[in-house]
Amino acid sequence: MTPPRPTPSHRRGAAVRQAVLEATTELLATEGLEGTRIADIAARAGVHETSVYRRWGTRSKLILEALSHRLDSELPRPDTGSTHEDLTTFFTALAAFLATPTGRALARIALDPQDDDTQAAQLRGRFWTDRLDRAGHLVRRGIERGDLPRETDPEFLLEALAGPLHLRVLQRGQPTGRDHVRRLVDLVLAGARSALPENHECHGT
Amino acid sequence: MTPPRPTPSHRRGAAVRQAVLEATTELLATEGLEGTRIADIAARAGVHETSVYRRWGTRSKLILEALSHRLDSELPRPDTGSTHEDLTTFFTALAAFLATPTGRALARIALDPQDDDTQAAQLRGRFWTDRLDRAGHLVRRGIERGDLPRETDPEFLLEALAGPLHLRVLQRGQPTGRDHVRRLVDLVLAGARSALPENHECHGT
DNA sequence: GCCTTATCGCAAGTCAGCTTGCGATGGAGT
DNA sequence: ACTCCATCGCAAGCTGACTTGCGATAAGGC
Repeated sequence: MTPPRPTPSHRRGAAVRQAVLEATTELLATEGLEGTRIADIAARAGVHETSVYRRWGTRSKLILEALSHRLDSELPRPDTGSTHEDLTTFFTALAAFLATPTGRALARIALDPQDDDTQAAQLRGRFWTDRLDRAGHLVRRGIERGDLPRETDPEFLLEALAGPLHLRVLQRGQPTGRDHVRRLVDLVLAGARSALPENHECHGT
Repeated sequence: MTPPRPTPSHRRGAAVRQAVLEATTELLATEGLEGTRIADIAARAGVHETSVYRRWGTRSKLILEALSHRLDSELPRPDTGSTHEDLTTFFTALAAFLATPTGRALARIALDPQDDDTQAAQLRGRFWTDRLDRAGHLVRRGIERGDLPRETDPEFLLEALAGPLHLRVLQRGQPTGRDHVRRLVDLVLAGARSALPENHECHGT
């Protein structure tokens, strides 16, 4: 199981990659986002600083890659039969994860456009698309089930749910509990349902 | 018009403050957020770098102060008689401003928790509170007018509106047009209205 | 008009992210 | 077993944010 070559004087390729990634997630959890210096990461991984920069380019990209897959394992795939309940569970878990040091680091790195270069932007874009897409399954199932109108735009609806959550976390830095998430899901789902053409008569002007 | 003392060898107090603030907003508009170095700001303001740091402490705080009042002048105070229309107008203007280099810089700086110290956090908190409070007037008027239920939580409703907008801007960096804002307002207001006790029967489980 | 003091200019320096050139080495292919 | 090349370690350096001690000066009080 463990590779036959335990620790050659100089590790190579995938070995370096994994060591750095692990060191990054560990430091992120213990030291927080600003406490995690790449010099420390390199030292803990038993790798030279230069190797880190050559492979990932910037601190943001490294942290984003180190943490992005972690979100997936942290989020549930609820299937309670109720779209409302599924979404509440999913986004409550998201909010809870966002309240952890690791989660906060992820959210901040993923939102922070500190580097404007195209690659980083694509990384962030793909990241959010992937996450939203995962929750998108819940919404699409809700549509098929008849809980939501056929015209419902999953992406739009998910933005309406994820946006306020992130704004809250980034703004106040406080965990957002299940009750709050439930209120949000209440609001958004009720809004999506009444967006049906038939009830479309209440807007002024 | 121009102050009686054109340019003493060393400007002091308010004069320095204003010069730096102006230089900051100008550079922000032309050079963008990352292109705006405090060394350049100081040079353009005809002031020494040290003075900037002594007065504002960090780059973030300076930029936040330089731009925050600008948002106020950029945002309308609509009063069309329709709460829906008022909110659409207000948040469309917000989205439009967020699409400008200056607006993007503001949003990023205000959201970016790159410095965790208490003062900066309070600055950001107060900033968002002030902005939301301004829109809060529209919501409260809507409640008094009977457009919205009495139980409506203005802050919660505004987060539901502002959150998705910010997520979109920060995520894709694309302007969010009036049509999109209108959809959002549709969704959120419809949700807020149907949150009335009387129609409270549609959630699964 | 003088004197005090907060404010400013200036120089020197720290720190962390990031870059570059070069020499060494390990892994893959023959 | 040998060669080749991508990858790594290392040293040196750059940049920009941020700090500090000291001397100079403008602005307000007497």
